[in-house]
Amino acid sequence: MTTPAPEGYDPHAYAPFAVTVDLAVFTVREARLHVLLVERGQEPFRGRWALPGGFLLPRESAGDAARRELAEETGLGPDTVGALHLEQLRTYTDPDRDPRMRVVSVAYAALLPDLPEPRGGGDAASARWWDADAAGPLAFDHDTILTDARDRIGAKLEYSCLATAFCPAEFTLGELQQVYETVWGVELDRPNFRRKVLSAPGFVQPVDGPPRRTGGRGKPAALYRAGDATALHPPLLRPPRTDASPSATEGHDR
Amino acid sequence: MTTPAPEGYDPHAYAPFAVTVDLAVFTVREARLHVLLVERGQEPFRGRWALPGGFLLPRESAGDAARRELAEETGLGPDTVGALHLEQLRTYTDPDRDPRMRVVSVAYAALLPDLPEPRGGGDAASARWWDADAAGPLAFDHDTILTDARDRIGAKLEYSCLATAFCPAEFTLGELQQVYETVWGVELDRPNFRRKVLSAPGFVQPVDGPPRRTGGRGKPAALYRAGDATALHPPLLRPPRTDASPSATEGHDR
DNA sequence: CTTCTTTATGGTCACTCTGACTATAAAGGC
DNA sequence: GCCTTTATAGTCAGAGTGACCATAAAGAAG
Repeated sequence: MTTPAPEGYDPHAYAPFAVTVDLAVFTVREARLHVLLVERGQEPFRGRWALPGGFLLPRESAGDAARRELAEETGLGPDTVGALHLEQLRTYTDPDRDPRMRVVSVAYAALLPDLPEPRGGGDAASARWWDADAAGPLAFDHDTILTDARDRIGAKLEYSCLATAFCPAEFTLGELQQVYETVWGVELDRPNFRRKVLSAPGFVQPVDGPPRRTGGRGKPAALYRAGDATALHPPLLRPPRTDASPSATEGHDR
Repeated sequence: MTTPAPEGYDPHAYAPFAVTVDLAVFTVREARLHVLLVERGQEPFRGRWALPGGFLLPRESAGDAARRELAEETGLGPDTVGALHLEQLRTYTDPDRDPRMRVVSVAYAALLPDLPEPRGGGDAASARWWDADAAGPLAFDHDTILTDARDRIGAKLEYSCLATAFCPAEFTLGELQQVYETVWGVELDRPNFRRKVLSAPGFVQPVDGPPRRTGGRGKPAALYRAGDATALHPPLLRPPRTDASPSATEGHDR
């Protein structure tokens, strides 16, 4: 803002940048973290998989662009997309990250419950859920973005109520625990997890009515829905690494 | 990345964006949080104060641009600027945030020890430290950026070793505590603070040699320097709000 | 129908961490 | 010398946590 722009502020003089959004859309399916990817139909990286995303429209904020792209890729209605949690991760600005031209990309993360296969119109023709561990190598610097997104999501589960975004409207504590175990890649003690979740004010609220059977086996579990809290007090801390546990990367980023 | 760009990838067709960096540079001076601001010498917002920043050069990453601008505004040497911690906050993309043209801005936060008044060359002619509570209203959306930056810094002090970035190379635990108290706007119990800092591995390491007097009064304090850890285990949690405590805004953002 | 397995739920107990507090040491001001 | 100020050491009760054990309620197997 300090560098003087030229008289008349010709955008083309100081604006040789394209701006895109890239989306890391996650879900938990069959106890595995999955991410939504699209297959590129053109160069560069033709045939490689990439995070969904696209260019900002001239009078559109990055958040709006992210919601628009998400609706296009998933086929979800505007109401659904408008309500869900979109988190801006960070912005990637390496001059060589796109071989065509100078592109800076604002990355977002989104969390969805397990949905049927995405079959929206438009760009979503080649969209697919991938096991997050089996994804890659991706186009552009999307491997980096994906790793950063996983780190951030894992960290956010500790001190926010974000985990419920992976669950349907009504869920059992077992399903919620599965989210934590899948994202963190650890096993948690069930009674302790239960105690902490129920003692955190506003995290979940019980649903009255008869319990539901999850898969048929075992005692039916009580149903809960997401509470109105957004932060988690006290936080649900990840167990410290035991060295031999599998993980994507190191590095705290909350 | 999905939206097809036109043949030849003409940047001017899909790239009507200017990209800037804005810096929230903080220091703790006389028990108050201070932020580095520059006075605008031209429209829009002529005469208003703003966060330092500027346009990205054609082959420059946002991080490099932030370091370049920081060096220009503070007059610090490239070695100093290259070593210090620059944290990307988030990117601001509201279409109307700059009345001249479409500008997206990548915001960074930087933490400095208390330095003499900035008197660098170039743009820094009008740079000044401001009490962060007394700053504003600022140009553009910089009030928002400043608030977001303060929130993020406050949150990061909890689980990272970032606080030492506010201190000179050698510091006393009292000075470190002052950083926490100033950023959080609370008073902390001295023995408890001491116990936690010393029990966190790698946070600080003692300096051998004679103790230093801080201001002359009281018993001389032992000197420490920053340890090699980057994350703080266990975290140093902020005391819960007592309602009547002063604060900029709500909202967790770690 | 009985038994086994599976999942949900309730509870105990020792250990750690925390906040609040008291006490002592070492400097300067008067 | 005495007071004030700051640093440092230690105590103690309560909260939170991890590692358990126990019981309830379902389906599966015999």
